[in-house]
Amino acid sequence: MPDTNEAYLQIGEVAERTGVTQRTLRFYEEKGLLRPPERMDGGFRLYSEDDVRRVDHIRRLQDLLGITLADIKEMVDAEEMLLELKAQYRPDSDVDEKKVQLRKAIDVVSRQHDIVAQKAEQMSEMKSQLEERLQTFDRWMKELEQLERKAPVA
Amino acid sequence: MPDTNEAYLQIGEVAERTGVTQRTLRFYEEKGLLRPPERMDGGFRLYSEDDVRRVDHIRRLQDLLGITLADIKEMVDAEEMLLELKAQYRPDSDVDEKKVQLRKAIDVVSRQHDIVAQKAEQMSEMKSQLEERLQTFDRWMKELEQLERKAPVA
DNA sequence: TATAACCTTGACGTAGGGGTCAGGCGTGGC
DNA sequence: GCCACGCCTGACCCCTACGTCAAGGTTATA
Repeated sequence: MPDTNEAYLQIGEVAERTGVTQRTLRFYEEKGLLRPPERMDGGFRLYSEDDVRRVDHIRRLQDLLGITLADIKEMVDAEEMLLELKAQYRPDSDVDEKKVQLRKAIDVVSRQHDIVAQKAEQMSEMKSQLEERLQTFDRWMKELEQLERKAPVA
Repeated sequence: MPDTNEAYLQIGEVAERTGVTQRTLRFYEEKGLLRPPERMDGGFRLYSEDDVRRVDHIRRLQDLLGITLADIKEMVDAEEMLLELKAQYRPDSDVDEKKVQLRKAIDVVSRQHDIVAQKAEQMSEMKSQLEERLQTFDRWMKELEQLERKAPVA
């Protein structure tokens, strides 16, 4: 059993809180999207609050970007790397090594940013188009109502 | 053979221009996303420029919104309806009927708009987060370079 | 200590979105 | 009229992202 006082969660609770099924949680683990959680002596999985956040994050990416889990894995892996980097940041040995890692991190996040930026732009473009269209419809509707007032139903 | 002088395209050309495979074009037709095109006497499909635009549109929706083809079908069907409405607009018979259709169209487009607007917002939020992160990295990188200047490599 | 509620792995099933033949016609240039 | 090339349908295959049992072990409560 983990020694911490942090509240550990069983798979059912995580499923409920994140809105995914237990199957999905095991599936994400299998695919490497979630690091294998601690286990109780009997083998039950024990998740942390971090894991919950992670699942939420994965779902948001899936929903928003509509990309594959493989791509999402790349992203979350990169973010994992960043956390490690951050953790090792103070003991300032091996500056060159850290620069290399930081470069990698910047590259990854830059790519993410570009993808998101591009989609965001296209998305607002589409939004504008839809708004224009709605205005057109409103105009039409008003015209139809004018017509009706001038020539009421027989 | 269609009587028009509009340039008709065979499936291979459409595939090339839209960047999808012939199989995909037939698949979209099968699923009702593309109305069945004209045929030559021998059975070859003849697409119009409109069809090309339609395919591009479908792809954009797929890419951007990450929704199913069934959902996309709803959207493009709605848009088709609008075009018809537009075409019949002048011969102003049956105003009530048209109002009903227009209402439906407005509903559909409103829903589309809401979805897109929500995603657009979440997307720019994510974009900002990534930009913040990149700035943090830049700061870190600069700090590392400072460190190096103060204590050059042994 | 028994029982309900929860969890385990394993295996098979499925919907969506196509890819990839195979076997057979259509079409256009010489 | 022949040849190369393009297109036709049908059938089966594949990957992704899970869903759905089945058979059995674990945990908490009475």
